[in-house]
Amino acid sequence: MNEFEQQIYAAVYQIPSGSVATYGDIAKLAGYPGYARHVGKVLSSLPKDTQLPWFRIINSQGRISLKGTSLERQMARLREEGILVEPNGKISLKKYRWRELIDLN
DNA sequence: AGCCTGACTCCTA
DNA sequence: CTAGGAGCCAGGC
Repeated sequence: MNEFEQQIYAAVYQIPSGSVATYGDIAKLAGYPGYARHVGKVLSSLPKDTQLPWFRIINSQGRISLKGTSLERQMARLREEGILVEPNGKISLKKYRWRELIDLN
């Protein structure tokens, strides 16, 4: 496990329940601005039983980047936290985007 | 080196 | 709001 992954995990772990963050937010918070695509790469290789709130990560357009059953699973997890997710996977960044720690930097 | 790929992002139409 | 296209960066061939 390299330094990059460590930082990504640490950042994702901080996202509070009930809110979401974009790939770019996580990359930036982890100290690797511009590495949004790599955040997705790391998350795609997480073990199925991970404790990390990977489902709280969505793209900059406020939509879930997964498809098929994976998309269904992520929508379910988010709704369990009270987040409103439209049938097409759209989420209101305006309402749920995690800002707290990001603004502190 | 060159080309392709991807849980991305930004800008333009 | 959707569709392209360029820019992005590391990895695999």
